[in-house]
Amino acid sequence: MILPKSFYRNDNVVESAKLLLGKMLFTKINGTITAGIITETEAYNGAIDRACHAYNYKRTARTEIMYSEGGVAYVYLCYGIHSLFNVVTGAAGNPQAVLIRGISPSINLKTIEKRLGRKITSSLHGPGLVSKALGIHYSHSGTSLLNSKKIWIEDHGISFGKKQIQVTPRIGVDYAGKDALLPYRFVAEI
DNA sequence: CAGTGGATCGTCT
DNA sequence: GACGATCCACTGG
Repeated sequence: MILPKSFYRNDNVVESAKLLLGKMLFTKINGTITAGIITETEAYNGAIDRACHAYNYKRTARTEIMYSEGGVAYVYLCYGIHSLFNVVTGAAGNPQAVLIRGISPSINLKTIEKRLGRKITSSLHGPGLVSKALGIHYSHSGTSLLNSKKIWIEDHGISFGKKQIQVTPRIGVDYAGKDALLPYRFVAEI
C-alpha cells in the first residue's frame, strides 16, 4: 500500500521519522524501478530546530519546498557531491522534514549495484549512498511522493519493536549548538 | 581498526 | 568567497 496523504500530514516529525523505519522507498527513474527498506532516519523539526535548514522560518529558493504540505521530496546537494533525500512532512507552512539516512536494498539489486559501482554486502548507511543507490538527484526536489510515480513510499507491514530501534543524536550537525544533542536519529537493527 | 584529508559545486552572505 | 544534514581512499598501528 502506498502511504496516503494523511501519513505525511502529521505535524510530529519525530514520530514520522520513527514510523518511516521499515517502510519501502521506491523510485522509478527512466522507467527502472528500485527500492529499499528504510533503516535509518533523522527528524528535522522545522522553525524551532537550529539544525534544520528552515530554522527560524528562514526562506530561500532551496528551502522553500519544505514549506509545502507534507508528501513531497526535499533533495539538496551537499558538499558539492551528494544528493540528500528528505521526506517533507507536516501541514503547509510547517517546514519539517525527515532525512533518509539508510536503506536495505530489496528490489532490483542489479541496478542498484550498477549505480553504486560495487557489490552490495549489507544495508546501506549514509544519505548520499541512499540517493545514489536509488537514482535520486537534487533536481528531483519538489517531486510529489503521492502522485508523481517517480518517488513513493509503501507500507509492506514491516515494523520494528522499541528494542530494535537505536536512538542517537543526529550526525554532522555540530553547528546547531544545543539542538545537536536532540535524540532525533533512529536506526533500526536488521 | 581509527584518523585524516581531498573531492567538488550550488547556495547564501 | 566560504562552506556544507558526506563519502572514500589512504595512511599508520
